[in-house]
Amino acid sequence: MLADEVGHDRLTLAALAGRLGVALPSLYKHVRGVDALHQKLAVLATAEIADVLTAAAAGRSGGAALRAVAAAYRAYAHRHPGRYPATQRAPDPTDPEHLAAAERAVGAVFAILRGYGVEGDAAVDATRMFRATVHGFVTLEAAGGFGLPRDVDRSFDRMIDGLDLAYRGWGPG
Amino acid sequence: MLADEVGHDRLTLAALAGRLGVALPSLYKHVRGVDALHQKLAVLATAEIADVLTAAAAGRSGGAALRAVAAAYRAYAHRHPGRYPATQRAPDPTDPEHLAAAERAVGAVFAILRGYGVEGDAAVDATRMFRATVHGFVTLEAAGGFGLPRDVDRSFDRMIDGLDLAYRGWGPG
DNA sequence: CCCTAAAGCTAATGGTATTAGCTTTAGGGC
DNA sequence: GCCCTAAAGCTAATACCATTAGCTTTAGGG
Repeated sequence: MLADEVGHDRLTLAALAGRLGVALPSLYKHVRGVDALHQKLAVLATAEIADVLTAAAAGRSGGAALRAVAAAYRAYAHRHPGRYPATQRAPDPTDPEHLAAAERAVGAVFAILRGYGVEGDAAVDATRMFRATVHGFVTLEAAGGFGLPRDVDRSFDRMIDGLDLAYRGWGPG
Repeated sequence: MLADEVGHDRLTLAALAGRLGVALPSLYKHVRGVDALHQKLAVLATAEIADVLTAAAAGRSGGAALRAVAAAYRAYAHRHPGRYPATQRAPDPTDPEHLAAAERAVGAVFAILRGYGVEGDAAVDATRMFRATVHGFVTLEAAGGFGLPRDVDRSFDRMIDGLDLAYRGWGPG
Protein backbone atom coordinates (compact mmCIF):
# COMPACT_ATOMS: atom_id res chain seq x y z
CA MET A 1 0.00 0.00 0.00
CA LEU A 2 1.09 3.53 -0.78
CA ALA A 3 0.92 4.63 2.86
CA ASP A 4 3.42 1.94 3.87
CA GLU A 5 5.72 2.76 1.00
CA VAL A 6 5.97 6.51 1.47
CA GLY A 7 5.14 6.87 5.18
CA HIS A 8 2.04 8.13 6.90
CA ASP A 9 2.89 11.82 6.75
CA ARG A 10 3.76 11.60 3.07
CA LEU A 11 0.48 9.95 2.16
CA THR A 12 -0.63 12.89 0.11
CA LEU A 13 -3.37 13.34 -2.43
CA ALA A 14 -0.73 14.20 -5.00
CA ALA A 15 1.17 10.97 -4.33
CA LEU A 16 -2.02 8.93 -4.46
CA ALA A 17 -3.10 10.54 -7.72
CA GLY A 18 0.33 9.80 -9.17
CA ARG A 19 0.08 6.19 -8.09
CA LEU A 20 -3.36 5.83 -9.64
CA GLY A 21 -2.32 7.54 -12.84
CA VAL A 22 -4.98 10.17 -12.40
CA ALA A 23 -5.06 13.93 -12.05
CA LEU A 24 -5.08 15.16 -8.47
CA PRO A 25 -8.50 16.87 -8.44
CA SER A 26 -10.13 13.69 -9.74
CA LEU A 27 -9.67 12.18 -6.30
CA TYR A 28 -12.24 14.57 -4.90
CA LYS A 29 -14.88 12.45 -6.63
CA HIS A 30 -13.97 9.67 -4.16
CA VAL A 31 -12.80 11.40 -1.00
CA ARG A 32 -13.60 14.74 0.61
CA GLY A 33 -9.98 15.76 1.03
CA VAL A 34 -6.70 14.77 2.58
CA ASP A 35 -8.11 14.59 6.09
CA ALA A 36 -10.91 12.28 4.96
CA LEU A 37 -8.29 10.09 3.32
CA HIS A 38 -6.42 9.79 6.59
CA GLN A 39 -9.68 9.08 8.33
CA LYS A 40 -10.50 6.24 5.92
CA LEU A 41 -7.03 4.82 6.40
CA ALA A 42 -7.52 5.02 10.17
CA VAL A 43 -10.69 2.95 9.99
CA LEU A 44 -9.03 0.36 7.77
CA ALA A 45 -5.89 0.11 9.87
CA THR A 46 -7.76 0.02 13.17
CA ALA A 47 -9.90 -2.86 11.93
CA GLU A 48 -6.80 -4.68 10.72
CA ILE A 49 -4.91 -4.37 13.96
CA ALA A 50 -8.00 -5.39 15.89
CA ASP A 51 -8.10 -8.58 13.81
CA VAL A 52 -4.42 -9.21 14.37
CA LEU A 53 -4.67 -8.74 18.13
CA THR A 54 -7.80 -10.82 18.43
CA ALA A 55 -6.22 -13.66 16.47
CA ALA A 56 -3.08 -13.56 18.61
CA ALA A 57 -5.12 -13.75 21.80
CA ALA A 58 -7.20 -16.69 20.61
CA GLY A 59 -6.54 -19.88 22.47
CA ARG A 60 -4.07 -18.32 24.88
CA SER A 61 -4.26 -16.84 28.34
CA GLY A 62 -2.14 -15.13 30.96
CA GLY A 63 1.48 -14.40 30.14
CA ALA A 64 1.34 -16.39 26.92
CA ALA A 65 -1.56 -14.28 25.65
CA LEU A 66 0.19 -11.08 26.72
CA ARG A 67 3.37 -12.01 24.88
CA ALA A 68 1.55 -13.13 21.76
CA VAL A 69 -0.61 -10.02 21.54
CA ALA A 70 2.29 -7.68 22.23
CA ALA A 71 4.40 -9.41 19.59
CA ALA A 72 1.54 -9.28 17.09
CA TYR A 73 1.07 -5.57 17.78
CA ARG A 74 4.71 -4.81 17.19
CA ALA A 75 4.82 -7.01 14.10
CA TYR A 76 1.87 -5.13 12.62
CA ALA A 77 3.62 -1.83 13.23
CA HIS A 78 6.76 -3.15 11.52
CA ARG A 79 4.93 -4.67 8.61
CA HIS A 80 2.78 -1.59 8.00
CA PRO A 81 4.82 1.46 8.97
CA GLY A 82 2.46 3.81 7.17
CA ARG A 83 -0.79 2.28 8.34
CA TYR A 84 0.29 1.91 11.95
CA PRO A 85 0.24 5.61 12.85
CA ALA A 86 -3.30 5.73 11.46
CA THR A 87 -4.39 3.26 14.13
CA GLN A 88 -3.64 5.91 16.74
CA ARG A 89 -6.08 8.44 15.38
CA ALA A 90 -8.85 9.04 17.88
CA PRO A 91 -11.96 7.23 16.60
CA ASP A 92 -14.45 9.40 14.77
CA PRO A 93 -17.49 9.45 17.12
CA THR A 94 -19.81 9.64 14.13
CA ASP A 95 -18.39 6.55 12.42
CA PRO A 96 -19.82 3.33 13.91
CA GLU A 97 -17.36 1.20 11.97
CA HIS A 98 -14.42 3.11 13.40
CA LEU A 99 -15.80 2.94 16.92
CA ALA A 100 -16.43 -0.79 16.61
CA ALA A 101 -12.91 -1.47 15.35
CA ALA A 102 -11.36 0.53 18.18
CA GLU A 103 -13.50 -1.29 20.69
CA ARG A 104 -12.48 -4.67 19.29
CA ALA A 105 -8.81 -3.75 19.63
CA VAL A 106 -9.28 -2.67 23.22
CA GLY A 107 -11.34 -5.81 23.81
CA ALA A 108 -8.41 -8.04 22.89
CA VAL A 109 -6.35 -6.42 25.65
CA PHE A 110 -9.24 -6.53 28.10
CA ALA A 111 -9.55 -10.26 27.51
CA ILE A 112 -5.92 -10.77 28.46
CA LEU A 113 -6.39 -8.86 31.65
CA ARG A 114 -9.29 -11.03 32.70
CA GLY A 115 -6.76 -13.85 32.77
CA TYR A 116 -4.82 -11.87 35.35
CA GLY A 117 -7.96 -11.28 37.38
CA VAL A 118 -7.93 -7.58 36.52
CA GLU A 119 -11.36 -6.07 35.87
CA GLY A 120 -13.39 -2.87 35.97
CA ASP A 121 -11.55 0.42 36.47
CA ALA A 122 -8.37 -1.48 37.18
CA ALA A 123 -8.64 -3.05 33.74
CA VAL A 124 -9.07 0.38 32.17
CA ASP A 125 -5.86 1.51 33.84
CA ALA A 126 -4.08 -1.69 32.86
CA THR A 127 -5.23 -1.39 29.26
CA ARG A 128 -3.93 2.15 29.12
CA MET A 129 -0.59 0.90 30.37
CA PHE A 130 -0.52 -1.80 27.72
CA ARG A 131 -1.21 0.66 24.96
CA ALA A 132 1.24 3.24 26.30
CA THR A 133 4.00 0.68 26.70
CA VAL A 134 3.71 -1.06 23.36
CA HIS A 135 2.78 2.01 21.33
CA GLY A 136 5.57 3.98 22.95
CA PHE A 137 8.07 1.27 22.17
CA VAL A 138 7.22 0.87 18.50
CA THR A 139 7.04 4.63 18.08
CA LEU A 140 10.46 5.23 19.59
CA GLU A 141 11.80 2.32 17.61
CA ALA A 142 10.44 3.73 14.35
CA ALA A 143 11.84 7.17 15.16
CA GLY A 144 15.32 5.74 15.64
CA GLY A 145 15.17 6.60 19.32
CA PHE A 146 17.08 3.52 20.46
CA GLY A 147 20.64 4.41 19.64
CA LEU A 148 22.64 2.18 21.94
CA PRO A 149 24.03 -1.09 20.57
CA ARG A 150 21.70 -3.29 22.55
CA ASP A 151 19.39 -5.73 20.78
CA VAL A 152 15.97 -4.13 20.48
CA ASP A 153 14.06 -7.42 20.32
CA ARG A 154 15.63 -8.36 23.61
CA SER A 155 14.58 -5.06 25.17
CA PHE A 156 11.04 -5.61 23.96
CA ASP A 157 10.87 -9.10 25.44
CA ARG A 158 12.16 -7.84 28.75
CA MET A 159 9.64 -5.02 28.69
CA ILE A 160 6.78 -7.44 28.21
CA ASP A 161 8.18 -9.55 31.03
CA GLY A 162 8.05 -6.41 33.15
CA LEU A 163 4.49 -5.76 32.07
CA ASP A 164 3.57 -9.32 33.02
CA LEU A 165 5.04 -8.78 36.44
CA ALA A 166 3.14 -5.52 36.84
CA TYR A 167 -0.14 -7.18 35.89
CA ARG A 168 0.43 -10.06 38.28
CA GLY A 169 0.64 -7.56 41.09
CA TRP A 170 -2.01 -5.20 39.73
CA GLY A 171 -4.78 -5.64 42.29
CA PRO A 172 -8.10 -3.75 42.23
CA GLY A 173 -8.58 -0.03 41.54
CA MET B 1 6.55 29.97 22.47
CA LEU B 2 5.04 29.71 19.02
CA ALA B 3 5.55 25.94 18.82
CA ASP B 4 3.46 25.42 21.96
CA GLU B 5 0.75 27.75 20.73
CA VAL B 6 0.22 26.31 17.28
CA GLY B 7 1.47 22.75 17.76
CA HIS B 8 4.63 21.06 16.60
CA ASP B 9 3.42 20.16 13.13
CA ARG B 10 2.13 23.67 12.52
CA LEU B 11 5.41 25.30 13.48
CA THR B 12 5.97 26.64 10.03
CA LEU B 13 8.35 29.22 8.65
CA ALA B 14 5.34 31.23 7.50
CA ALA B 15 3.86 31.21 11.01
CA LEU B 16 7.18 32.17 12.56
CA ALA B 17 7.68 34.99 10.08
CA GLY B 18 4.19 36.24 10.83
CA ARG B 19 4.90 36.18 14.55
CA LEU B 20 8.15 38.07 14.10
CA GLY B 21 6.57 40.62 11.79
CA VAL B 22 9.00 39.79 9.05
CA ALA B 23 8.75 38.48 5.50
CA LEU B 24 9.12 34.71 5.21
CA PRO B 25 12.34 34.56 3.15
CA SER B 26 14.08 36.80 5.69
CA LEU B 27 14.20 33.84 8.06
CA TYR B 28 16.68 32.11 5.79
CA LYS B 29 19.27 34.56 7.07
CA HIS B 30 18.93 32.86 10.46
CA VAL B 31 18.01 29.26 9.74
CA ARG B 32 18.69 26.92 6.82
CA GLY B 33 15.07 25.89 6.37
CA VAL B 34 12.12 24.35 8.10
CA ASP B 35 13.96 21.15 8.98
CA ALA B 36 16.79 23.10 10.57
CA LEU B 37 14.20 25.00 12.60
CA HIS B 38 12.79 21.75 13.93
CA GLN B 39 16.29 20.56 14.64
CA LYS B 40 17.07 23.68 16.66
CA LEU B 41 13.82 23.25 18.58
CA ALA B 42 14.76 19.63 19.25
CA VAL B 43 18.06 20.64 20.81
CA LEU B 44 16.39 23.28 22.95
CA ALA B 45 13.57 21.01 24.10
CA THR B 46 15.83 18.05 24.76
CA ALA B 47 18.06 20.19 26.96
CA GLU B 48 15.02 21.53 28.79
CA ILE B 49 13.51 18.14 29.52
CA ALA B 50 16.90 16.84 30.60
CA ASP B 51 17.06 19.66 33.14
CA VAL B 52 13.55 18.94 34.33
CA LEU B 53 14.20 15.23 34.78
CA THR B 54 17.53 15.78 36.47
CA ALA B 55 16.00 18.24 38.90
CA ALA B 56 13.16 15.86 39.72
CA ALA B 57 15.58 13.03 40.42
CA ALA B 58 17.77 15.12 42.71
CA GLY B 59 17.66 14.08 46.34
CA ARG B 60 15.37 11.11 45.71
CA SER B 61 15.84 7.42 45.10
CA GLY B 62 13.90 4.27 44.35
CA GLY B 63 10.17 4.53 43.90
CA ALA B 64 10.10 8.16 45.03
CA ALA B 65 12.59 9.10 42.32
CA LEU B 66 10.70 7.10 39.72
CA ARG B 67 7.43 8.79 40.55
CA ALA B 68 8.94 12.26 40.64
CA VAL B 69 10.75 11.89 37.34
CA ALA B 70 7.75 10.34 35.59
CA ALA B 71 5.50 13.12 36.88
CA ALA B 72 8.00 15.76 35.80
CA TYR B 73 8.22 14.20 32.34
CA ARG B 74 4.46 14.21 31.89
CA ALA B 75 4.18 17.74 33.27
CA TYR B 76 6.74 18.97 30.75
CA ALA B 77 4.76 17.37 27.93
CA HIS B 78 1.57 19.05 29.17
CA ARG B 79 3.19 22.41 29.68
CA HIS B 80 4.93 22.41 26.31
CA PRO B 81 2.75 20.50 23.88
CA GLY B 82 4.65 21.86 20.88
CA ARG B 83 8.14 21.45 22.27
CA TYR B 84 7.56 17.97 23.63
CA PRO B 85 7.38 16.15 20.28
CA ALA B 86 10.68 17.79 19.39
CA THR B 87 12.33 15.98 22.30
CA GLN B 88 11.66 12.71 20.47
CA ARG B 89 13.67 13.60 17.41
CA ALA B 90 16.67 11.31 17.13
CA PRO B 91 19.74 13.29 18.17
CA ASP B 92 21.76 14.73 15.32
CA PRO B 93 25.04 12.75 15.49
CA THR B 94 26.94 15.81 14.29
CA ASP B 95 25.63 18.10 17.03
CA PRO B 96 27.52 17.63 20.30
CA GLU B 97 25.05 19.80 22.16
CA HIS B 98 22.14 17.65 21.04
CA LEU B 99 23.95 14.44 21.90
CA ALA B 100 24.91 15.76 25.32
CA ALA B 101 21.34 16.81 26.11
CA ALA B 102 19.96 13.44 25.07
CA GLU B 103 22.56 11.69 27.17
CA ARG B 104 21.69 13.80 30.20
CA ALA B 105 18.01 12.90 29.84
CA VAL B 106 18.82 9.21 29.63
CA GLY B 107 21.21 9.64 32.52
CA ALA B 108 18.44 10.81 34.79
CA VAL B 109 16.59 7.56 34.18
CA PHE B 110 19.75 5.50 34.52
CA ALA B 111 20.33 7.05 37.91
CA ILE B 112 16.91 5.93 39.10
CA LEU B 113 17.58 2.40 37.97
CA ARG B 114 20.80 2.23 39.97
CA GLY B 115 18.58 2.65 43.00
CA TYR B 116 16.80 -0.54 41.95
CA GLY B 117 20.09 -2.35 41.50
CA VAL B 118 19.60 -2.46 37.75
CA GLU B 119 22.75 -1.90 35.71
CA GLY B 120 24.49 -2.62 32.42
CA ASP B 121 22.43 -4.12 29.61
CA ALA B 122 19.53 -4.63 31.99
CA ALA B 123 19.53 -0.89 32.62
CA VAL B 124 19.43 -0.20 28.89
CA ASP B 125 16.36 -2.42 28.62
CA ALA B 126 14.78 -0.82 31.67
CA THR B 127 15.45 2.68 30.35
CA ARG B 128 13.81 1.79 27.08
CA MET B 129 10.78 0.59 28.99
CA PHE B 130 10.65 3.82 30.95
CA ARG B 131 10.76 5.91 27.81
CA ALA B 132 8.25 3.73 25.98
CA THR B 133 5.83 3.73 28.87
CA VAL B 134 5.87 7.41 29.69
CA HIS B 135 6.23 8.67 26.13
CA GLY B 136 3.49 6.34 24.97
CA PHE B 137 1.19 7.54 27.70
CA VAL B 138 1.61 11.26 27.07
CA THR B 139 1.38 10.72 23.33
CA LEU B 140 -1.88 8.79 23.55
CA GLU B 141 -3.16 11.32 26.04
CA ALA B 142 -2.37 14.22 23.71
CA ALA B 143 -3.98 12.42 20.77
CA GLY B 144 -7.21 12.01 22.70
CA GLY B 145 -6.68 8.27 22.77
CA PHE B 146 -8.14 7.77 26.21
CA GLY B 147 -11.84 7.98 25.62
CA LEU B 148 -13.32 6.15 28.56
CA PRO B 149 -14.55 8.16 31.53
CA ARG B 150 -11.80 7.05 33.85
CA ASP B 151 -9.49 9.60 35.49
CA VAL B 152 -6.31 9.81 33.45
CA ASP B 153 -4.12 11.00 36.32
CA ARG B 154 -5.18 7.92 38.24
CA SER B 155 -4.27 5.67 35.33
CA PHE B 156 -0.88 7.32 35.12
CA ASP B 157 -0.19 6.80 38.80
CA ARG B 158 -1.18 3.16 38.57
CA MET B 159 1.04 2.74 35.54
CA ILE B 160 4.03 4.11 37.40
CA ASP B 161 3.18 1.80 40.28
CA GLY B 162 3.28 -1.04 37.78
CA LEU B 163 6.61 0.18 36.44
CA ASP B 164 7.96 0.27 39.99
CA LEU B 165 6.88 -3.32 40.47
CA ALA B 166 8.50 -4.34 37.19
CA TYR B 167 11.78 -2.70 38.16
CA ARG B 168 11.79 -4.30 41.58
CA GLY B 169 11.71 -7.69 39.90
CA TRP B 170 13.93 -6.73 36.99
CA GLY B 171 17.03 -8.77 37.68
CA PRO B 172 20.10 -8.91 35.43
CA GLY B 173 20.10 -9.15 31.62
C1' DC C 1 32.71 59.58 6.99
C1' DC C 2 32.85 55.44 4.52
C1' DC C 3 32.61 50.51 3.93
C1' DT C 4 31.13 46.13 4.91
C1' DA C 5 28.40 42.51 6.68
C1' DA C 6 24.12 41.37 8.62
C1' DA C 7 19.34 41.46 8.01
C1' DG C 8 15.55 42.57 5.43
C1' DC C 9 12.82 42.78 1.00
C1' DT C 10 10.66 41.55 -3.63
C1' DA C 11 10.26 38.33 -7.37
C1' DA C 12 10.11 33.87 -9.12
C1' DT C 13 9.69 28.67 -8.92
C1' DG C 14 7.72 24.45 -7.48
C1' DG C 15 4.83 21.52 -4.58
C1' DT C 16 0.24 20.47 -2.28
C1' DA C 17 -4.84 21.25 -1.39
C1' DT C 18 -9.09 22.80 -2.85
C1' DT C 19 -13.00 24.55 -5.69
C1' DA C 20 -15.47 25.36 -10.01
C1' DG C 21 -17.02 24.07 -14.10
C1' DC C 22 -16.56 21.33 -18.35
C1' DT C 23 -16.11 16.62 -20.81
C1' DT C 24 -16.07 11.84 -21.34
C1' DT C 25 -17.96 7.37 -20.69
C1' DA C 26 -20.45 3.48 -19.42
C1' DG C 27 -24.79 1.48 -18.44
C1' DG C 28 -29.92 1.24 -18.00
C1' DG C 29 -34.37 2.04 -19.87
C1' DC C 30 -37.12 2.70 -23.81
C1' DG D 1 -30.04 0.43 -31.37
C1' DC D 2 -30.48 5.09 -29.17
C1' DC D 3 -30.63 8.40 -25.64
C1' DC D 4 -30.03 10.13 -21.03
C1' DT D 5 -27.94 10.35 -16.76
C1' DA D 6 -24.63 9.85 -13.25
C1' DA D 7 -20.09 8.71 -12.20
C1' DA D 8 -15.45 9.73 -13.01
C1' DG D 9 -12.14 12.28 -15.18
C1' DC D 10 -10.02 16.73 -16.80
C1' DT D 11 -8.33 21.72 -17.02
C1' DA D 12 -8.10 26.18 -14.93
C1' DA D 13 -7.73 29.01 -11.11
C1' DT D 14 -6.76 30.16 -6.18
C1' DA D 15 -4.29 29.85 -1.99
C1' DC D 16 -0.54 28.30 1.11
C1' DC D 17 4.13 26.98 2.21
C1' DA D 18 9.21 26.33 1.16
C1' DT D 19 13.10 27.69 -1.23
C1' DT D 20 16.41 30.36 -4.10
C1' DA D 21 18.23 34.54 -6.27
C1' DG D 22 19.36 38.94 -6.24
C1' DC D 23 18.68 43.71 -4.59
C1' DT D 24 18.42 47.25 -0.61
C1' DT D 25 18.80 48.99 3.84
C1' DT D 26 21.17 49.74 8.04
C1' DA D 27 24.15 49.81 11.79
C1' DG D 28 28.70 49.63 13.55
C1' DG D 29 33.83 49.65 13.17
C1' DG D 30 37.84 51.59 11.23
